[in-house]
Amino acid sequence: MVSVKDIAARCKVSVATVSKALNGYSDISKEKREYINAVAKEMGYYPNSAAIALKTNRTYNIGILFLDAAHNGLTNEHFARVLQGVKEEAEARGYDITFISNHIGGRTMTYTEHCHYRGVDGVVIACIDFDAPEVVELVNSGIPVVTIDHVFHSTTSVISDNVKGIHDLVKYAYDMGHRRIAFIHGDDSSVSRDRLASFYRTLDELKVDVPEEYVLVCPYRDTKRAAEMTVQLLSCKEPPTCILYPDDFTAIGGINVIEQRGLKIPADISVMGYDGNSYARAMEPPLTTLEQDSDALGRSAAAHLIHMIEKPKTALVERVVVGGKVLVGRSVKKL
Amino acid sequence: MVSVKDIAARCKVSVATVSKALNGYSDISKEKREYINAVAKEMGYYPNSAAIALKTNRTYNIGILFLDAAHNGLTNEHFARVLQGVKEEAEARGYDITFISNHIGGRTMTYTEHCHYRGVDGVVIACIDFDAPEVVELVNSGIPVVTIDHVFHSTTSVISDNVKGIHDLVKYAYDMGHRRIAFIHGDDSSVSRDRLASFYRTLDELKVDVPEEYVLVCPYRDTKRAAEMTVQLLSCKEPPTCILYPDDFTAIGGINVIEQRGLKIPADISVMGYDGNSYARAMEPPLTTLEQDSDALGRSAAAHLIHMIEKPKTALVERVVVGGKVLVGRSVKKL
DNA sequence: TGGGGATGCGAAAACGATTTAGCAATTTGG
DNA sequence: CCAAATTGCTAAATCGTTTTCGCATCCCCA
Repeated sequence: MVSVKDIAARCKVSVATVSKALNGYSDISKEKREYINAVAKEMGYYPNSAAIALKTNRTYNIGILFLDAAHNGLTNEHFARVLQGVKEEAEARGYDITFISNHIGGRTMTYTEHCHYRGVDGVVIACIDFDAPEVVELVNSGIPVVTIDHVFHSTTSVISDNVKGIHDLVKYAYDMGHRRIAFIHGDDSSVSRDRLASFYRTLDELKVDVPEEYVLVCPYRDTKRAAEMTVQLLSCKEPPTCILYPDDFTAIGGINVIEQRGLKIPADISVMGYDGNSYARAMEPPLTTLEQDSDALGRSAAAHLIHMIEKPKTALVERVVVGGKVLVGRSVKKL
Repeated sequence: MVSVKDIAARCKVSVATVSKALNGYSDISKEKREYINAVAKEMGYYPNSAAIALKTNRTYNIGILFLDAAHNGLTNEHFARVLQGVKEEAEARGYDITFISNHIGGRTMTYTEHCHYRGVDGVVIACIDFDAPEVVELVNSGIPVVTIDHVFHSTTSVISDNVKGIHDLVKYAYDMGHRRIAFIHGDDSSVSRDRLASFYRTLDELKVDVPEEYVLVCPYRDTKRAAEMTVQLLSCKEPPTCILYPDDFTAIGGINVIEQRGLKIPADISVMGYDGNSYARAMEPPLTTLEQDSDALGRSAAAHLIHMIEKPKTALVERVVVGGKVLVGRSVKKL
């Protein structure tokens, strides 16, 4: 590998001069600067990131904290897109990304320790148990952090507009004539809480009554439980005309059991999902769902994080809200 | 951050001694070694990876080269699982992973340059155009490389057993009584070629004739094209009784158009997918498909790469084949 | 002509670790 | 009991950069 020393020798100047020329300092004459840069290019010079990191304490590397193995965050399309967004934005701004875990080799280390060890300039946290003490420790560690879909009071967060999302979805069903709308919501998290509250509030504003039996809970992506909940809804004295699922995937579970009972979607009952996954578009009938702008979520998180890193003085703690939109399929019937 | 220097000061020994104690060298007395390690732990010492990398030329970081943005490799469930496998195995062995791209910040750099810049110890290449000159350059760069699902003669590769996969799937259909089996295969790649050859060979062995019109091509994950191809198959003079799709996702496109025509799956026609994605299990009827052991693919790639890194002398160029298995759904009828 | 700014460049320290070579003290062996 | 071998430790160089400070040189103007 060619180093500044090699360039210095070839150009017959000092390494200091080379370094300054390469970094565009002003106390090097224009000619020398251009000459050195040309030679560097010709010699195929690339800086050694470890040396730079050691000297400057900046790695141009940002950590990404995603849910681990068992709960396979990566295979969830929404989060995969979020990650993709983070990656693209980071790369566009000159940063690489590295996964942060809580074990490396034999030893376990906390997320914070891992971040210090790798010297990441900042971390994006998503798709994880935000209440875990290790996560809290990281958030309070002084390392720049941006959280996705969870709000800590001390750090910038980028959140999908769950309130508006559910509102729009419910409003859509309402506008299609539905009054008996059920909501199977996801398990406990701030996202779920927002969605649930928005569900109640929207229907309240619309002066629509919500029987208690219309609101059920089901873990995300659990088609089996979703099927059970659907059965429960279908056997209500007054079954809903429209069911809203926690995500597109659970909707499949519901749809299956509905069709199994000889009911047609949307003729006999309407369903809606959440996320806007690719199979929601591909299935028949296409699922009406809320398309989250997952990519924007990731991009925005990366952009804000990098801003915090590069201009800490001007960075405020922000709540960035990213909107989604109703993706109209054919799973909701006009009443 | 606490450094070896701090520990040395506290223990009243030299930094060399601390370093050796920490790394378990034998020329430090047992007592001193233990004492130093205890102090290090108490002081919350973690090594500075940049310093180590600079000095030793080892980063304990492996690069991962995945398809870029537009073709969103990450949102493909199979590849997401592969990535997850790489990540887990790497972390278990003490390595972090970093994405490699061909642009960082404003400047573009080749994959090889990016790898040198970050100093990764090795690279896993997957889900990419293996014929691109930049990829070839990387493979020949001297950096340890393992490819997934593509064979270069000079490097170790881990491949999913596409030959056996298609064989098993076709054999399954055959055993279910099917003789008119169509195959819509993916677009050009070594994976597609293997699968196609295996399709022909298997039916040849089974003494089943394959009309030319039964073999069509469709890009992976393109439901629209899959639907068109399906229509084409249905309008054959002697339509197939079973259609094998390039992947689970395209199968959805086919299934839709089949049902749209009033045909029932599997009563009127049977279909099979490939991959074993989560929605293949969730849909109704569950799709019969070949479940690739995507996780094992990733783990194995990481394991072999790390072996090459740590014991280059003993590492041979290998072809590692990872098997899959037929995931029996209810989309194939017994004839 | 000479003092005071610019301007352009280089010497050297520093970042945090590893590693080589060597020195003292201790043990061993003849 | 002395030379040789072993043991336990340290000084110092080194990896590839950045950055501070100082030193010339040159220009300008009085």
